[in-house]
Amino acid sequence: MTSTAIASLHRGKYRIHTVAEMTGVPAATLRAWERRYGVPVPARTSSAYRVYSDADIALIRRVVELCEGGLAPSEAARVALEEHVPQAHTPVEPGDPYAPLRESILQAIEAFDPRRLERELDRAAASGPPATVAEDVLRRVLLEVGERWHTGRVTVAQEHLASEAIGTVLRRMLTQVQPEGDARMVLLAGFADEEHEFPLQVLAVHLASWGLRVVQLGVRTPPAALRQAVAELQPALVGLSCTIAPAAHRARELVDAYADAIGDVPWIVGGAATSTLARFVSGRGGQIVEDPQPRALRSQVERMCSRRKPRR
Amino acid sequence: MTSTAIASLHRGKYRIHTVAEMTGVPAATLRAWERRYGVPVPARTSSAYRVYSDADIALIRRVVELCEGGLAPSEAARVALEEHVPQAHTPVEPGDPYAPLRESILQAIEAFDPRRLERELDRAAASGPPATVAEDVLRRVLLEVGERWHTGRVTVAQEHLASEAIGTVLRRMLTQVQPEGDARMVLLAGFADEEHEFPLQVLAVHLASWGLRVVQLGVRTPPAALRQAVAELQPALVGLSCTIAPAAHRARELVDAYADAIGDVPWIVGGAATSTLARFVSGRGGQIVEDPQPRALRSQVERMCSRRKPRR
DNA sequence: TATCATTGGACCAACCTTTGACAAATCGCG
DNA sequence: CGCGATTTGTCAAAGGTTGGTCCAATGATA
Repeated sequence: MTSTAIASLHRGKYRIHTVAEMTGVPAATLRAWERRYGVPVPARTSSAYRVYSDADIALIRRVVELCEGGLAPSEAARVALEEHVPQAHTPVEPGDPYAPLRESILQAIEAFDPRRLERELDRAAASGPPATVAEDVLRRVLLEVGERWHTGRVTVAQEHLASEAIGTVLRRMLTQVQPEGDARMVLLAGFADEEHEFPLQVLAVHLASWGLRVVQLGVRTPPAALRQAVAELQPALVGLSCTIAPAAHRARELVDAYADAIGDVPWIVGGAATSTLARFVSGRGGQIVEDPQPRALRSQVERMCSRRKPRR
Repeated sequence: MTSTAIASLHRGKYRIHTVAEMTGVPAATLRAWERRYGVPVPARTSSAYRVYSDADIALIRRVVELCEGGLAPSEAARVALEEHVPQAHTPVEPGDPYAPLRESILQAIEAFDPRRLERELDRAAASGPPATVAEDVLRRVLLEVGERWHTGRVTVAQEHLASEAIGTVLRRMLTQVQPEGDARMVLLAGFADEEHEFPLQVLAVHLASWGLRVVQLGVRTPPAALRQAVAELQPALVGLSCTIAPAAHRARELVDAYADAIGDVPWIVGGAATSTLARFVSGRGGQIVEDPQPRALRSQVERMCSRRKPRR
């Protein structure tokens, strides 16, 4: 009657028996739905009484409707949740807006919950500019996973799971920011002994978001392969990544080989092992990228790219 | 009136009894049709309940219609399948509709043209059902690239380029076909020494397109990690891939370790090295998947998934 | 005090699963 | 026409899953 219409105008606060009456769903069933499917999860008073809002009631009504449409209660709950939840979430305080996002991703990893992990990663990917997300969320999550792995808090299985999921998201993000048309091209490759693909992928997202067309050769690219790629593609820049430092003599050898392969295209080297390589790299005209600050890196890259024109 | 509007809003997820009511076909008959003609093959929940989609129901209705038109059920099923499946049907010859697609991808690789390669791969990804594309285009392109690499016709650089691009497309396709809801789960992992990720990815697309939720642990998953993952996730099936055959004693060791890790969950092993492993695998209750015919594989997988309860 | 809430577990009917079987209907063919 | 062979709808048994409901002990509200 009219009382319900009026009640729906203000923010409703109904107790369970009232809700049962309004929706036709017995109170015991409401509790069971909450326990089993989380639909809905009403607020509580200080003494733990349930307090249903109008949104909660709408959700219940939707579930009832779906059930009448032939869905099993569990499915109906899932569908109704999916319909109602995707309301925009609030971006938070200025300090570190991505901290909660990282935290929930890490929680999903520790809980070994692939479904939740993918959901959180999707949420993260849509939560800001791809380069920022790659840098401030994914990269830092990966660092944290690495640390926790060292201390035994994260297992090999969890690390594999996280790697697969984050690798997929990173690749998707790269294709999303990859510029159209004939942008300047940057060629990315991992050192010959390199196993870690993530530094390369994160770098790729940055470069692409700065308007460079990224061509990935991936990890373990030998110098000869890089030489051919440089010759064929005439990139404006070459990016190398080296995470595990080779022994000194091998390092010099490798850097020389890569420098020869690259010729006179500007090149940068990043990754954890750069300090070992620094001398050799700058000796051959390469630039070390140690600063993980994207801003500094960007101007550096801009300068380098415009220094030379790809001929032909 | 609202009920039809609702039904068209969500993608239907009906249990068998509801479907029987909606179509007038008894549940037992629906199961028989599925068993005998594969029409339809609904998705499954993690507890192996059938979950029919609206498309499934349309298929059933079509079969009923044809039966009423005088066709024998087996014939009706065949016709209805043919009508429904190849929706974006290419009017091409029976031979190999994907040959030109493969050819243009291979040309892009040989021309070392990343842009064109990505364009061709996008075109391929949209040219048919993901599982078919993964199988008949991407897998075969990768095989061909491997062969051409052996004969020197494709260089390491080209191979790297192709791997990166195809890997990205495969991952994207997987996320596109990954089922929602609580489907039965399959855990995929590469052998400890495994380097090749593509067999796993192609298998993943197949399994996902059959309604299984794929969780990728990726290549080089050690037995201990797999053990933890199995314990945590309780998958309905575990898939392993081994492309490079280890030495016999190591092979036996490895297979034993994996079998122990998997426990009593059904498991399959695929990849080029299966012949070496076959004895050990079947000795430990695993199944070898040698036949790259997805049809045979599918029924095999279906049987294995439902053979044992996913409990504890 | 009488009424309503809370939790967690437990119950049980209804539903689902597979396997195997079986009889009626239909078909091919001598 | 009649006789095997195949097709096809239906069912039963044995066992797992789902989901509405109830209970007991306890606390809050009026």
